[in-house]
Amino acid sequence: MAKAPTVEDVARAAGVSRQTVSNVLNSPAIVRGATRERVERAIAELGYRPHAAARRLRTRRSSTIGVRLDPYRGGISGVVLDRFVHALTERSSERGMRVLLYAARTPAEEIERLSDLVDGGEIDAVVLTNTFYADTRTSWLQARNVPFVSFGRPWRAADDDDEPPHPWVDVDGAAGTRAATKYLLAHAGPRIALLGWPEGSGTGDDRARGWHEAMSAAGASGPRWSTEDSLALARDLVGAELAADPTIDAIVCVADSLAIGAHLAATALGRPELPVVGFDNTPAAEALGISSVEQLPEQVAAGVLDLLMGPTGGVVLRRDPAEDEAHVLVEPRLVVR
Amino acid sequence: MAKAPTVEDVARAAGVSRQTVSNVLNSPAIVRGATRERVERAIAELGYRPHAAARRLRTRRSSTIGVRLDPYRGGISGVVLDRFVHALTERSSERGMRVLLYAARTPAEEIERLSDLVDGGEIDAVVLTNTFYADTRTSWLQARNVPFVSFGRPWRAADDDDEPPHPWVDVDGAAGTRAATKYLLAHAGPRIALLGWPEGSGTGDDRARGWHEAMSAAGASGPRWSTEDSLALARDLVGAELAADPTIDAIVCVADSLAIGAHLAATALGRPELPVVGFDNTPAAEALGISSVEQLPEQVAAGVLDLLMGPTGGVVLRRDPAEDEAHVLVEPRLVVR
DNA sequence: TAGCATAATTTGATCGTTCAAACTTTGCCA
DNA sequence: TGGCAAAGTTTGAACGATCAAATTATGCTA
Repeated sequence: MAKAPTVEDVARAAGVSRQTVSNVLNSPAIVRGATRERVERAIAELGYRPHAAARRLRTRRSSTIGVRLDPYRGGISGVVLDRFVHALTERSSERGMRVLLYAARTPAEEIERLSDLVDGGEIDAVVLTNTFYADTRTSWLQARNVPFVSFGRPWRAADDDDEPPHPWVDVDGAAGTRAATKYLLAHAGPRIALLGWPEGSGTGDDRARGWHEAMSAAGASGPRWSTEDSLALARDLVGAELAADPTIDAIVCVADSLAIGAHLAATALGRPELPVVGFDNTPAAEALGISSVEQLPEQVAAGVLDLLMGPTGGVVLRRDPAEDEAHVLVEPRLVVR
Repeated sequence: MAKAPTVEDVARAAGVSRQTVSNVLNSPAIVRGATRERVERAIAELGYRPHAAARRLRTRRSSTIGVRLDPYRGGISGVVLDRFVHALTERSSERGMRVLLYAARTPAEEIERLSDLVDGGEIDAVVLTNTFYADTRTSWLQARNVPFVSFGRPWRAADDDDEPPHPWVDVDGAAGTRAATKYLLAHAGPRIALLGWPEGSGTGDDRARGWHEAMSAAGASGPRWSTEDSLALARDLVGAELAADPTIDAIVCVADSLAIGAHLAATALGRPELPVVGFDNTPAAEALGISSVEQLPEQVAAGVLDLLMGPTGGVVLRRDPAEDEAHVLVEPRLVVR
């Protein structure tokens, strides 16, 4: 296998200097048309590709985004994150970026990993998933001035000054359940129940709010049930409630796991056609023919890159971290089945 | 933010030369104990971390493994791959390796991506998933002498000389269904059906074989049904077959999607307790309380790294590609619910 | 066509590490 | 204690790209 050609080889072949070859690659606009074509021909003939490590060393940029792969927890909704990572990878490569994975079991271990990756110049930016209240990772990243965006809002009290803001992208959960509720009001009937998680989770409360708003706006009302995120618990709960109150016309759920439980309960009670809407549009819901709110991970990925790199650039931007409340809120889409 | 320290800084602080610092990091055995400790102290005090790009440039190794993220196809079984990628990331970092993702929609596009990554020195090795018959990617990688391992056997005719062998890791599907069948023979009864895919898929036939072997060995018999990989089709098929032949004691399925369909059909016929075993142990099966054969992606990941790097090394090995039939066959585990 | 501003191109230095070879110290034996 | 091999350490060069500054070519105006 012959040695890979370098800029030097291309330059010689095209009768120009190293730097001109570099310019053709990085700022073609400043090279004269005729010269550029000659260089491009030489590049193609030699099959030249820039050596990433050399470029990184000189520019001090790795053009790489670090993403933590969360430990597999089981459960149905992991798919959303996987689709997000996939979309991020695709869109990153369009922008000349790469996605590097890392694994960590605890926040402390994650910070250790990030130290290695950041100090070693392996990544220019980080995408955090599953952020939580008083997250040590966000403050660490801000202190180190590492560009990052989180997938998920910082759910914090309005009067909380301890947690400085940071850029984030999230899906508008309330909009999703609002759309689901409106659809059911129009097609199923006025008695629509909400099946949610116990109050206190930012995401769950947000999704519940969408149902509540849509119901109020329509002058309708329905019960609000809650349970932990478990198909079996949801099945039992909905079974009991439906048996006690057969007037329910439809159920909006804050997660597909709950929706599947609700659907099975309804089926067991002889009402397999009872409309149920879930959240996340997981393969399981799809396979069972249950409607669901789709998170559109592709748009989340696009939003993340916009925040990190601006609407068009190919380089990670370094902004003033102190006052960055930039964010993107993606409108989810109702998938009716 | 102060400039990151370099080997030079560490060397000065410890009163030794650059190279000695480098040796402490890369071959500590050849450095005298006292010197080593002094250098290690300096490293810790300065918080030094080697700059990955400089190292890569000099050593011409990226210590990075490329993994393609397959396009999201929907369907229930994607989880296995995701768990595999996660396990690979964890184990790689234990060996000083990183995992870089790339996306591609077609084999041709994938080869284009790989060209960039390999020629650019971004990856030292590749893990292929979803290999298929006459896969252009494997021959391309072999021609370029790029180390790689596939997750999944090359299912080829025994007399096929066109396809040179390559290292692979796979799960022993037959062993999985064999275990499931034996378990059901012992706990449910002798009439065990197999629900498989149409003949011709390597994976599906392999799994069906396990059932067949276990049944023959026990002198038992049962029908073999096939359908495409669809929950709804499986439900309809099993519903009809069970109604026609109520003597069935249990069903072994080659995928969780089919198992869920079978379970729902049984439930609808008033036999919710009919034992059904799936394959892949997906969250959906878990949530529904369906037994399943677990692929153990962690062991697959370990096998992949062993093949790429040997049982202990920290460097990707470059073997003779012409005669490499090395492989690892992982024994899956039956999860009873 | 001379003069000059601007565009286009080239040259030398540099990023941080490891390799290869030269050099110095250590420890052992006669 | 001198000699010498082995162990330990240092030095100069190189990996392949881009930056910054210097140089040369081009085109326009008077």
